[in-house]
Amino acid sequence: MNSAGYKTRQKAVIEDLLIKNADRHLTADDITDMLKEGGNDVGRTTVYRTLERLVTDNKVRRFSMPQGDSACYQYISAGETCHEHFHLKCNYCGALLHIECEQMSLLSEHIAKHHGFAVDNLKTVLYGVCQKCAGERK
Amino acid sequence: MNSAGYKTRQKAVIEDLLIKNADRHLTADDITDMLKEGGNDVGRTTVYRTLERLVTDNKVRRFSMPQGDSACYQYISAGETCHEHFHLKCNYCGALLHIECEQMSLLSEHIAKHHGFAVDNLKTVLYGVCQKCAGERK
DNA sequence: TTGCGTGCAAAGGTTTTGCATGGCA
DNA sequence: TGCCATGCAAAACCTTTGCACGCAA
Repeated sequence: MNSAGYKTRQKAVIEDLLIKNADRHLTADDITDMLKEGGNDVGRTTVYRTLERLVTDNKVRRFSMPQGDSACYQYISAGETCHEHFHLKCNYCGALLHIECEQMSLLSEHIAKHHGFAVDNLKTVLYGVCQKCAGERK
Repeated sequence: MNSAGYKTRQKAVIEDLLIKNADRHLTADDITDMLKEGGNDVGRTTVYRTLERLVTDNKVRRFSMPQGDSACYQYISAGETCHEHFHLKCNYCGALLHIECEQMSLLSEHIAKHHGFAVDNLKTVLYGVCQKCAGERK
C-alpha cells in the first residue's frame, strides 16, 4: 500500500499539513505557500511529487477541477473506509458534502456488473449544485 | 438562442463535423486534425472560439476532463432531453469510458430528492479501475 | 463600408520532466 | 556506498488573448 522510500523532512511536513487540514481542500500552491509561511519551505516540484505519491497510496484524495483551475487535495481520514461514503462538491460555493448513501453502492454494483469497472468511492467526487446555491440562483 | 453573427466556411464545417459525429466525444484537437485531413483546414483558435459559441448557444455540450486532459465536445441532438451520460476514468491506464446508463439517473434523482443536491453528470467523472487493469493487477 | 471572424504568434495558467545535487539507510 | 529525493529551470500541456488582416452583409 505504501510506496516504500526514504523518510525526509519534506514528506513529513507535507503529510502533516494535510492531516491538520483534513477538513479542507488545498491546492498544491496553497500547500507550498502555507509551508513557506510556517518556515518549512518545500520546492513546488517536491510538493507535486509528494502529493502524487500520497494519492497513489490512497492517503490523499485529489479533486480534479475544470481546466485552468488547479487541483485540490485532501487527506483521507482513517474512518473513511466505508464504501457507501462519497463526496459531492458544489460548483458555486465550493462546499464539500460527505454523504452516506446506499444508492451509491447500488450504482457501484451495477457498474461493476454491467460495465466491468470498479468505482473507487474514496477518489470519486460528484459535481453539481448544492441546495443553498440552487436557491440563490433562481 | 443563437448568437447572431456572420455565416462563414469555418463555422459551417465545424458544426457539420460535430453533427456527423454526434455519437462521439471530440476534443478541440480532434476537430482541428479531422478538418485538416478532410482538407477543410481551420485554425486552432477559431475552433476554440467556435466551440465556445456553440456551447453558449446550447448546441454543443462540453465535458470538463481532469486536468492535463483536454475537454471534449459533443453535439446535442434534437430529441436528447435526459443526461444519462457520464464518464468513468481508470486510475491505472487512464482510459476514459463514456457510458449511457439509467442507473446513473436513478442516483441523480435520489440525491436530488434526499440530499438536496443537483448532480451535474457532465462534469462528474467516476474514478476506479477498468476491467483490463483489474485483470492485470491480480 | 462596418464590424465580426479569422488565425498567427505569444501569453496565460498548472503540472511535468531533465538533470545535477543532496541526503537517507 | 547506492539509490531515492529534492529543486531549479525549462518544457509540456491545453487554452486564451493581442492584433492585423480578411470577409460577410
